[in-house]
Amino acid sequence: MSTIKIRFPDGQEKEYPEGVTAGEIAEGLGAGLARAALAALIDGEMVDLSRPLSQTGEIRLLTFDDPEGREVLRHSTSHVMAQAVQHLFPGVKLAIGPAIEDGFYYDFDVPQPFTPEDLTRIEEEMGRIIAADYPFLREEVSREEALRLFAERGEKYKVELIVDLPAGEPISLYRQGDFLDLCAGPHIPSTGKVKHFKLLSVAGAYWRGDEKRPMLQRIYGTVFAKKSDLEEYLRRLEEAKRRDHRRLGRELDLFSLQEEAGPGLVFWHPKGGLVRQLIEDFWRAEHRRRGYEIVFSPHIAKLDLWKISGHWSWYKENMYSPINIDEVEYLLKPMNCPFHILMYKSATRSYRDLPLRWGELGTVYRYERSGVLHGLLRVRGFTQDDAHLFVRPDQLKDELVGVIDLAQFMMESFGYQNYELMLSVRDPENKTKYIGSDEVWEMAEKALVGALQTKGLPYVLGEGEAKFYGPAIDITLKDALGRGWQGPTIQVDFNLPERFDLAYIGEDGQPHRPVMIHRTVLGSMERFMGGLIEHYAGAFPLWLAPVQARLLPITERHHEYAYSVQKRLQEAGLRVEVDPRSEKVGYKIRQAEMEKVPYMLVVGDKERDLGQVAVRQRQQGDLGPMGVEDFLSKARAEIGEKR
RNA sequence: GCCGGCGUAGCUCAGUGGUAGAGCAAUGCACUCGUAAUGCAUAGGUCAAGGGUUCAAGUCCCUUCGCCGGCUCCA
Repeated sequence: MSTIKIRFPDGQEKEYPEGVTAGEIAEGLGAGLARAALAALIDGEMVDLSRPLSQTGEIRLLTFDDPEGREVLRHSTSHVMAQAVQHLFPGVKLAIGPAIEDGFYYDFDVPQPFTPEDLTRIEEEMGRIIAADYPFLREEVSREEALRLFAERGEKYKVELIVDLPAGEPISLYRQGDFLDLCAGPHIPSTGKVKHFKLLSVAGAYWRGDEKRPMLQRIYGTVFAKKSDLEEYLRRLEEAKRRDHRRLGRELDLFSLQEEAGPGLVFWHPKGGLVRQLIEDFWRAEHRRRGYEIVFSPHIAKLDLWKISGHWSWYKENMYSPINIDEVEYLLKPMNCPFHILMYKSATRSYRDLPLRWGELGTVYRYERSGVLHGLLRVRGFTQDDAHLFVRPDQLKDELVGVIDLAQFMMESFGYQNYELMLSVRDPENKTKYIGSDEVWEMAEKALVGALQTKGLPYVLGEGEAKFYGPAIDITLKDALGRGWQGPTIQVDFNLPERFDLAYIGEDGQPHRPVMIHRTVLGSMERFMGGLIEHYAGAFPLWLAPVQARLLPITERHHEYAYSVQKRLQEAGLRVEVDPRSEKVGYKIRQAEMEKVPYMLVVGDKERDLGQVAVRQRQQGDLGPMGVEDFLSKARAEIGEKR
């Protein structure tokens, strides 16, 4: 029998008889690894551990610690779930069951939707399947064979999937026990490898995400290699629930949505309004510092304007019905760009005038389907921190660098240290669905790439992610729990300058077409605040806290002193309250802690006599007594650093 | 919009066809208190809205509205 050489990630090479499986190799390396191994990467291809190796190559054994290994376990668990569902609901039709971030799902066509009690039963049945430790068996079949197998089982979704598989693609099936599924694999060796799983929720989902097709029942679940990891994950879900901005918004009295007014319309209460103002003030100051000019534009405009801009044809389903004013139809604005363009056109622009950077906190209204509304994150009226830059082609790259720099500065000011960038470009397969010549797209993409390189920022390429009018950079923020939030977006636009026939007079005395950059760094005040509330769990840093300090007099005889300290701190610019109620200090502290007031200043006889305050920091506890002026400098330093 | 769940006091929630409840919050009174809840009392409800079944509906049925979890889309 001939031998083959297998190289390991550490560079070591070992000889094995031809036909050895990845699983056998793992066993040879140690029982621990053999137990942890879920699949293998052979020369970059993911395969089952049972796959025999026929030639020399490179191997990497995948465990739950590898992203690929996690994917395999999640995917296999979805098969186990599907098997359980098949046992409990005979006649169920299978759709698809992929691994997703943090878990997996499987879509089923069942006459009756699943109930939460069903999930428990399914989990129990999964437990039996796992205990039976069925091996996952792979087989490859012809297209005809696959079609026959699934057609006779009535699996119409699988049949549709097989029909759509590209010709020449091998068709593989996986079996475990009495369960058979169409699947590319790979899978874990046997169902017994599924250890710590939980089914989380059930929801409707359209077959292939298409609302014209049947509504299926989707069950979401998650699985981990270690019990502690599953528990940690479930804890994180609880923590996310605790931080939910809708809950904190009510508890901290920041904002509300009112049924009487209509869904998706936000009411900013005084405290939330204050935080928003602080953010906006900071935003305006920073923009002015960077050469932006702040503008204002109306909320409605003639329908004709939206026809010229193209919104009436390609954005109509998100716009509200026209309002008739003196026999002329007007539309509520869903975007600010046409207005800034009209302002641009109000004068002849010289190449010397460019770049123009016009920013606006512009409130727009968009129709969103009722089922998608969500707290502050998805609403029908919102204020974008919008800006449009009108630039010469030769200025494009530098301006993009400037925008990225501003975006970075703003994100970091709000405590977002981690973010991911995506360069959204055309779909190379289908260039016809985009406006503008190849030349101009290439110029814009080059400018975007150049800007990213100048900033030294890593990014992923999103092919086909561009809007039809130009490429873009989209930034995803990572919050304190590691969750992603839509952050700044920077779009290059060739379309609108064209449609509105924008021009500037060049050095040559001839008109030239400017390029537009649309950009937002916060997104919208609503969505940004929603994210920020969750990021900080409602405990805003001192510079953003609606109430920065609360004075807690111990008895009525300390009220006079408390008010005098309040006056001093207010004069210094701090937002300070006094809690004069005849309650015990413990009660007042509890209340201030729950309201997430950053500093509690306890004042009694000692403090009054020494001109001090006893400082308690939110979530930290008692910091001891301090002179009033000392506290003030401490607070000022903290505000200055935005921490 | 679609599928499913939910809607009882400001909030969190009990209430299994027979007189609408609790805790917290609010208000009043007493207490004058030293780092996460002082005690007592009072008030607070067209049980989301509308219709139906029934001797009787918070409870069963229908419709509408809203919210929640998803699908799709996006700031």
